Amino acid sequence: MSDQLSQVFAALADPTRRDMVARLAVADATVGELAAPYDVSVQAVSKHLKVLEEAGLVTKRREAQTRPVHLEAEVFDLMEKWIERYRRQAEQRYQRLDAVLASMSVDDESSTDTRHEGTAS
Amino acid sequence: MSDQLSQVFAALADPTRRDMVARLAVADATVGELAAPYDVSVQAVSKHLKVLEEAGLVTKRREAQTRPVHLEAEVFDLMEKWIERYRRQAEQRYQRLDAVLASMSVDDESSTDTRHEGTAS
DNA sequence: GGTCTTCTCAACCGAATGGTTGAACAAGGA
DNA sequence: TCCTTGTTCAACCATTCGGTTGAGAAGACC
Repeated sequence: MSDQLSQVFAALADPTRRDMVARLAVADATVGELAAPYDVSVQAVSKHLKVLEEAGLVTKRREAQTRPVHLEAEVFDLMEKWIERYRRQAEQRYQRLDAVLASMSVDDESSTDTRHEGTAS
Repeated sequence: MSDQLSQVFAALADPTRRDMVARLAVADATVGELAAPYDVSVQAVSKHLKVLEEAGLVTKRREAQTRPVHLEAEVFDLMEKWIERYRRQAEQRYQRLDAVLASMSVDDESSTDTRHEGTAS
């Protein structure tokens, strides 16, 4: 997989990990604190954190025996940029389509070579 | 998994699927057209499309023997809402922290009970 | 030095994922 | 009707994933 965007999306595809991110948005928390609400082992939570960490979504620092986890919100930008780019493209398509429909009575049928936009849902 | 947000994130965690979404943002395309650029079987692409479809990211209509695929960009909102919510929370945390730091000379050390914000990376 | 706490590593397990091939189905063209 | 094209379904395979348990590593506390 390797590329960061894939890792970030994959990391957030798990509800437990999303919940951890949600809680980390409020405040940093240690691995133990993060694990508390879930009824899985601390090791499982540690694995989840590793996934989040490798995706660049969180960092850990060390503080005595504990490892407080910190949310790195900048990574969100990566996703938002990707999403916005294609959302915008899709929206422009609609606007173009609207313009075309407005400027002609729908009667022409094919041979425009761009095809399948005409009946798009 | 079942919840849509998880399905959407999981669907976009795959580079091939993201690429298909990118292409569908430009124009609808049939399964065969979508499969062409990749050196995997058409069946594999069909599976990818099923994942995107179950996540609500695309729909297929039927047109003769072909199944033109259409991007449903509204689903992006779901992700963006989630991302924005927690990004905003995280940002507010920084602002709060900045305010606190501004209003006092950093000398106090603990006992504030909110902990681990002080040394956060 | 022992011991308790916090966390990670390693090995294992079952289920899901991404790929394959082969067969079927559906619709247009000979 | 038969054939070809476009797509999906079914079975299989290797890898990854999310979970487990057990054993260690690293600090604090006695």
